[in-house]
Amino acid sequence: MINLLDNLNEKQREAVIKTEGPVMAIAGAGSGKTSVLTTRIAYLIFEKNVHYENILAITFTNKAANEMKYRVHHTTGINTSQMWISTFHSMCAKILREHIEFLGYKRSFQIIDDDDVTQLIKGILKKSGYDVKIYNPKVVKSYVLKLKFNYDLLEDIEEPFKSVVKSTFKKYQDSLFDNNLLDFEDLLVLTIKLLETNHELRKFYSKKFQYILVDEFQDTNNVQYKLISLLVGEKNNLFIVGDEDQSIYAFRGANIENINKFKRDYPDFHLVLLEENYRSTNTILDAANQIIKNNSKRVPKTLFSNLGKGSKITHFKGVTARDEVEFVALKILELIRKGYKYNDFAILYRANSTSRMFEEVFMQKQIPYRIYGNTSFFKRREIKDFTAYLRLIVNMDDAYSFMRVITTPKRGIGAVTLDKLINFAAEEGLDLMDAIDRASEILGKSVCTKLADFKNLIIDFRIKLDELSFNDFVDYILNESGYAKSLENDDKGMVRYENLLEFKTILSENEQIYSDLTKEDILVYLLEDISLKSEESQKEIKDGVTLMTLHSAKGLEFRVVFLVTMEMGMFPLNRSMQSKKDFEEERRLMYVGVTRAKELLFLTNANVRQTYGETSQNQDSCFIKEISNNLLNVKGYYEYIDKPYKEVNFFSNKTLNKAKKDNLRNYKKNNLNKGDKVTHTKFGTGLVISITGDNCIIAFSHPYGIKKLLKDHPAITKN
DNA sequence: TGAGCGTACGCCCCG
DNA sequence: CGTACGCTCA
Repeated sequence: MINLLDNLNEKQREAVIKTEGPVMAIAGAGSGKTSVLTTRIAYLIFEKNVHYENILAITFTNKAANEMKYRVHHTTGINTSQMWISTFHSMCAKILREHIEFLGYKRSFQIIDDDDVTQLIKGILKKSGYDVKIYNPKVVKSYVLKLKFNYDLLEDIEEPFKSVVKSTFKKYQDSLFDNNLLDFEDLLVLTIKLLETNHELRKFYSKKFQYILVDEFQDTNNVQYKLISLLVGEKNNLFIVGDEDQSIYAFRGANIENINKFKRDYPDFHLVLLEENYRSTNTILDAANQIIKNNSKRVPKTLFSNLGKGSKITHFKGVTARDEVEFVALKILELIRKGYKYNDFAILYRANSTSRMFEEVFMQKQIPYRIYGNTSFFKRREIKDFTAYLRLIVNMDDAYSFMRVITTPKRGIGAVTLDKLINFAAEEGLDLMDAIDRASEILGKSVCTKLADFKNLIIDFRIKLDELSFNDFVDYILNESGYAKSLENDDKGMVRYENLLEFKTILSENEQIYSDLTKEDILVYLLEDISLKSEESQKEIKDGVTLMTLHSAKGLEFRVVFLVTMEMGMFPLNRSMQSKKDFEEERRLMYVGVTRAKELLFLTNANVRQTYGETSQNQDSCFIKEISNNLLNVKGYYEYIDKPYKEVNFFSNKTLNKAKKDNLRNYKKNNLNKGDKVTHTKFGTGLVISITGDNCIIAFSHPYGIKKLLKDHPAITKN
């Protein structure tokens, strides 16, 4: 066998062979952390004769888990589908699927996503008679979810929200339990509950997982930390890898303090520092270092590599957002001619919605691409409709799916009928399906028939699940439910139907993979997969430009990276600029983005862009200014801004004229002075407190308060 | 009951 | 600019 350690440097080797006891590896960006993790797993198996079933590796994203599985398989030849290499959430799902009956749930529980949670909470609020305009379901949801991790936080909420949240929390929990549903928080919380209340089980798992590895440790939250503590056995063979500079998930509860907690809880830990970077040129690393050093409260760390200086970083500023996108597209085509592959490129943005502009232009220019994120296959309406059918078939208690399915497609059963049915079911202590049998006690004859027809339809589907092949089963549901027919009147119907056929393929694939399970179990596993991997794109493109958020780019690397929409308000986001904590997280996000690039890095933005259908003008992102000029090559807007237009050859006259008009429109002078009273289209009346450069500070009345704005912004008018 | 239309509102990142 | 929701009318 080839020596596993041959390709590692001294520090990396140390991180691999120190297999016993707690180990903390601080791994800078690009320091070969994934190699260390995979080699360590291989080393445990081959050198320490540890059985692969006794290893647990936890990653943060599905993508990272897949990558690790692939690499472990590559180095060890082991069939990694049997190994516990997974995200926290899928690990929990796996444990709960086996043992959740101990907590009173049924094994066929279904996992719901964030949108479902919002809908459920909204429904509860409405039913309780709360005005959802005042008690925004999303706000209530965020409180409710926080309470799941720590109920004491209820005391921090102020009235009248406090009582609303309190009652909604209770009702929400009950409704999840009654419907046999779990949200993402439940996956963690219930696993902890299971391990804490069932000592046999805890003993079993902590004995089973003799070696635990946790990737991206800086992004774990308190609950995940607790979960790890419960699983770690007596020998404390816990290996964690992290980098505080890449902590970008505080918004969902990640707690950097966990690093200190680890130091306290495992005082005899061994520390390894991985600082040498194997990814990027020194120009890129210098820029990254210059940016991140502006953050307070960090252990100073400087990345270096021996990959040479490399090319300068390009800052391109377009006149409009369209120009920005065109530049990226043309630059990609230019580099393709020089021998780069589409796979070498990544376009990274702060918000998923940015992808649309790129999609348009890439389609037009026939640049192959793949988008990771939001508009994922499994979040499409038709797919959610169809999975609701499947969920109801395996889990008839699921009132949530029931409500979706019974009105999709419309079958003459409306809100009034359903309200009556729900109330009746609640009064009589029945579930909805049983309530249908007694519906004649409260409802007219014709609706009762419709309800009974619906119930029979679902029961029939349940029977057909065992009788038909999955392929036929899908067709059967689509036709018999009337869903296929309802698509005929939908102008996107064709696309939706094709998406559903795609789904058919996925089902058939699973039929082969899990051939030893019952059809029902296959369906349960499949639905679980869908909930946990909702971010996965539907089809793989062999060679294509990657479009993704900065968040999902963590852990990945590309030869050429474009960081786009580099403007104040876009990145860093407006909302983050209120608090230092949030702002520094944005900076870490920038650091993550920059360090994804191996050879070439482009920072792009535009002078004007459309947001919410309005033209807005933002300054360059402050993060660009944190990079010293000698590393930057500035192109676009700044080059020609003072020159006659004919000298500019990059832009078409059309875009230029439009931009010119936009510019003129934007450049109307408000002529503000300190002490002026103004009216803002959004914030109402205010008083100008001060003026500095292009900006001014205006005090608006409650709830807007003091804002820093562009003094000539069209939204402002002098009174 | 539900199709069709007009209005309001959105503010982000993930499993 | 989009979409989601609510209101009106058939």
